[in-house]
Amino acid sequence: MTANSWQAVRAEVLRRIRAREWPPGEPIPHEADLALELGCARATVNRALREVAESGLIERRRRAGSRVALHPVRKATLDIPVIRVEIESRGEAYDFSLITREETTPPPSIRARFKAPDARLLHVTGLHLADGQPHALEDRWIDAQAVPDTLTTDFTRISPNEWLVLSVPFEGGDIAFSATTASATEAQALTCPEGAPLFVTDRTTWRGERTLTSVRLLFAPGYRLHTRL
Amino acid sequence: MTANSWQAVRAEVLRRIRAREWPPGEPIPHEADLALELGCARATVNRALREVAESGLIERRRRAGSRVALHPVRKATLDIPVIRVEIESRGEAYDFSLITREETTPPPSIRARFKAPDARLLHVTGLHLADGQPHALEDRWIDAQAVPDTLTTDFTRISPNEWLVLSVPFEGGDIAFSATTASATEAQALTCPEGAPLFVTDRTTWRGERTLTSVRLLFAPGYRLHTRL
DNA sequence: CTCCCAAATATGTTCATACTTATTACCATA
DNA sequence: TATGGTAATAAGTATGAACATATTTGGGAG
Repeated sequence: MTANSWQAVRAEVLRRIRAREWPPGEPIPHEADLALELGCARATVNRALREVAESGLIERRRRAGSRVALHPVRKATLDIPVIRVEIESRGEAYDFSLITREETTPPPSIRARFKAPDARLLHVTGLHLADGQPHALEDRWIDAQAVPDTLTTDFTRISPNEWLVLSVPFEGGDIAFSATTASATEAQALTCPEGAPLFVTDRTTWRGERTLTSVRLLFAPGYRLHTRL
Repeated sequence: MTANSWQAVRAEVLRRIRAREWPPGEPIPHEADLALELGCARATVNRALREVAESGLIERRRRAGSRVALHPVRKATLDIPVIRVEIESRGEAYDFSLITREETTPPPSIRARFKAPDARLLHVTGLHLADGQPHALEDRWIDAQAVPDTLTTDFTRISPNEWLVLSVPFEGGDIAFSATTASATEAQALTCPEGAPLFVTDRTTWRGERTLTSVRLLFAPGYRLHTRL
């Protein structure tokens, strides 16, 4: 970060944007000009501007040049760790308790997430505990044909959450966050009042054309997902 | 993306990780060796590995080399647009309705977020509408000393959300997502039943040592925050 | 045997240069 | 006046070489 590091260039660019020396919507100087002005190589300016663009503050297009974003869409990065790691990193004891495990016909809403109509689905539910307290209720469906060893794995020893992350390479996924209220059975599992507000994450991961697994996590009341920008 | 682009190198690295040619926890070849093997410059390998590391799949340390992450902490990127833009990009008509606006003494929980004890805080609440339907209830506090023109801006013409993004440069912020249930007044504003589950985002943004604004957004039932990984 | 310092080393960064590619602007043609 | 092709341009990428920096390793001093 001494004189002409890319971080220094980025800092200077951010300063000019914040100071309105480069107002929103206006084009900024070309990479080559900036390199000349700041006394560094164009590659260094490129690296810096690329980072700024990734944060959403400037927009870049070939030939057209770079301009300060008019409506900056801020990008926040969420860390999505394995639940056991998340709990243990807070210094709490982790435990998992399997509730149900059955190979069964899924409701249409679940079925729709698995494009393969022949998929044999395993349904697993369980509770993640932190220091003995309920932390999250996991409700998961796994495509047993797409995921080897699904039917022979003992989920009382390892949570499906962790087992899948360790043993099944995936290519991508969708995540959605929402809110719901605890049903009677959910309230009992999470030891909270019926109707309590619960934070929900729904995640579906796939490899190639095949959906591997789809999971709903209900977090105990008070859970907050936190990040910075 | 032809032969030896950094994207091609990244694809090959991802393939080897997924195929378990490079198992979790194991070190991977050095940049120089990979460059030689794949027939490209070390800088190209560096670029590719840096991207893979940013996604959380490998861990890199100087002198120690790179290794496949044992517990990959997946990184998901959230887009946080101005609410008006979010709604209009879905093709819906946006409107904002100011509910209250007063300079008043904040409760201690809010006060704690503004480090400056002398801060004069403006409290603004309003409703964001999509196609006439309630979308989100905004409850915001603004430090009038840190943010110029706070007291003279007409928030019936522009929402504080958008005004702040456009006119106040900030350096960073905290965001937390959680769930709550609608109180009586919240239910009335959002035209939903009392006790309905609401998705909440709490955001505090700052510049230097000064907290600029702190906002709580209550989204109408059914709202989902969506991303991919 | 333990502790600390120095050498070795892998990643991190900068640079000049050259080439690639998307996009715009301009001009000629219909 | 439209339209389509083409040249100009700015970002994107690749490369080899050099230097910077964080860690580890190993050896020497105590």
